[in-house]
Amino acid sequence: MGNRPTLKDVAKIARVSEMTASRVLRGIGEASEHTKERVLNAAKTVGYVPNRIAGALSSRSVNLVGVVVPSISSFVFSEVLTGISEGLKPSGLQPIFGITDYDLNTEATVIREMLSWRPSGLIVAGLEHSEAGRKLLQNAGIPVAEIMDTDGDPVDINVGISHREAGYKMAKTILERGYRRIGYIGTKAKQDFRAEKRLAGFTEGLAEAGLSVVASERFSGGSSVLTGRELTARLLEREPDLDCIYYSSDMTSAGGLMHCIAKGIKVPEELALAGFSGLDLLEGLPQKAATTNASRYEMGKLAAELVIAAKNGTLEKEDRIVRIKAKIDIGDTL
Amino acid sequence: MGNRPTLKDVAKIARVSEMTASRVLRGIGEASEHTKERVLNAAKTVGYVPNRIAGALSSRSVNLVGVVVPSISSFVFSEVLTGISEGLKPSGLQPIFGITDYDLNTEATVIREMLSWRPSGLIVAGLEHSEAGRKLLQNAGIPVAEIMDTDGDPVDINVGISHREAGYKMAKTILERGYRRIGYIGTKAKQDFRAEKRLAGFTEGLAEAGLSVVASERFSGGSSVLTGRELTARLLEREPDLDCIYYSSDMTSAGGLMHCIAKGIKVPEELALAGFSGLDLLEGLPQKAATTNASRYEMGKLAAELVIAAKNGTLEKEDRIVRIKAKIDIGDTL
DNA sequence: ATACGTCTTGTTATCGGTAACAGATAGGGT
DNA sequence: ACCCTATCTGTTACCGATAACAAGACGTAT
Repeated sequence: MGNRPTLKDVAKIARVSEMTASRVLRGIGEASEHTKERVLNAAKTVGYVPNRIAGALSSRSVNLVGVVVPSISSFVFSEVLTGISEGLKPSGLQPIFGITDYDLNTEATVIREMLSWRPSGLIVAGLEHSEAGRKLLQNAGIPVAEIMDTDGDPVDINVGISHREAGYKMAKTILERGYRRIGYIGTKAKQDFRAEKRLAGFTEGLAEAGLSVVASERFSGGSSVLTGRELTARLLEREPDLDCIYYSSDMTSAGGLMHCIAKGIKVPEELALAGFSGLDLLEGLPQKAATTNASRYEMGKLAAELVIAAKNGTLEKEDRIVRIKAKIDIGDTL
Repeated sequence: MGNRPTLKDVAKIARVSEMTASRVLRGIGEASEHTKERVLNAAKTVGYVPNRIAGALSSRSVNLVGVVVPSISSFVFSEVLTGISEGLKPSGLQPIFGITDYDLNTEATVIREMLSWRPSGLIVAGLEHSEAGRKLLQNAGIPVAEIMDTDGDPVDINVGISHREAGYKMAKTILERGYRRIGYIGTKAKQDFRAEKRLAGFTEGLAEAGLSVVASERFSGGSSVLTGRELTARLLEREPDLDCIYYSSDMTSAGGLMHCIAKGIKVPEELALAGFSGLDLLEGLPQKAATTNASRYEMGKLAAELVIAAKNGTLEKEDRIVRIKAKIDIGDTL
């Protein structure tokens, strides 16, 4: 840890007690102009950087909020994180991020890791946890918010959309517009619970009309435009007469659109496309792909605000669960 | 901070000293099977989560590495962060992220904030800092790595590419292929030093052939596909006979390509396009846009490894500066 | 029996701050 | 002159862990 100057050094130079120096540097309590100046000068000359570790231990409070998400190399989460940062700003709390790689055991480890820093709150993506993870959240003793998803049983605060409903609604929308031979492209992994829930809702929606997904392609790894493009090609090869494809993400639906453009397939006349998220990316494409907007930024911001409120004891039980409505954006591809 | 169980509680239940409990839980030193079991059981029953704050203060070591970047809602940085995470993994160090929003004063604040946690190392994007920021880095007393860019005077470790050279080389490549009426689309802000350096190198390359940028469009805010598309439209309206456009990022060059597709402009016959970064996104487009690959993942990973080596005292002075070669990828648009 | 090393466990003194309370100093009212 | 209040500053005791050193227990070589 090196041997950086401590409060003691500053106090000695300023010829005041450590307590006085501490007070001046934190700007609390009274102090004469004279001492203030001496302390600030002393701090400046030695290049004092306070030791938060000692401060936190002593005051038993840490200005951090742990944020646990499956990945950061995805637009989806980076927007949520931006929302969280924004929501925390007024409170002076700092977010610190942990990545689970979509693995529940890793998640439990990361949660433990975060809790070991005694943060003021915790924000976790998703409602599914390992048993150990859930127990940690329940006993955390701080406000815990589960975000993104509302289909399940939250530990404490919950902000998100119903992915099941999002899938269901998209199915209805697609059916309304007359499509009948419908394909699906999504992640292979069960790890992505929210994508699975959308698919379940989607399937249910189709089933009510006596239909089902005609054919599907699954991929492993992250969703990318390229993956979407390749799997669209593969799916159409197998089932050339599909009239609509539902994708688990906007990245892949964008890839589908790219495939259609490259192959001269007319969208939506020959093939309709729909994705999920409401990524900005879609705005720039030659056609705006249909999607369900998940309000990720707002979700993150709200979760942060609720955590702060809970920490201050001003959050009622009934305000702890917020189910945001997912809005379908038809775009030009349905 | 609640009143979570402490080591004392665990020790009391296990009927051993705190020291013994501490040793067992950290898995260091010897302990009889009997005590081990008792301590672990005790820890489990009370749901003990160690207090890193106290541990860090006492041992004067923290398993954190601060990472300071301008933004996370950009693919560029999320890949760097992924590389850093990967590079740190074997050492057991955890990255913690701070965002500067491309503002040098914010950067100084964030650096201070990080240092106040006494991390084992610091990784900062860019070589430009405020005076206060630079001073903090110099006196940090821990390994400091500046990444992304090598055009400047690093404080300690430096891993990156020369953006000036990247721009210069792209200019040469474009000229070689016969383009002469060249436009530029990039961020307005001087805040993005690396983009400015690329433009400077690019301009220099053109100047050597007696040419200059015919027309340019600048945008403020983040680069997005939509921005690229709109500004390409605007630029071509003003200067319809451009034969090539250089973009400050791949997101905007992708937008340019989208514009061309929408308008039926043949790429590269009627208009050539080139961007910067080497984003995966490009892979999925109908044509692969030309770019300079900045090896962001590798850069992050290497920086993390060098920080670890420096921390262990096994990094020689001459190995502290690594200039990665930026490779041009011609793609299908030049 | 004595001494010695090994294994295991305990004691003490911090780490660098902050909360809570205590004391000092100065100005104001009577 | 005296007391009181308001300002300012200092003292003490932690926060929850760990490093460093100390020491007991036990087996064994001498």
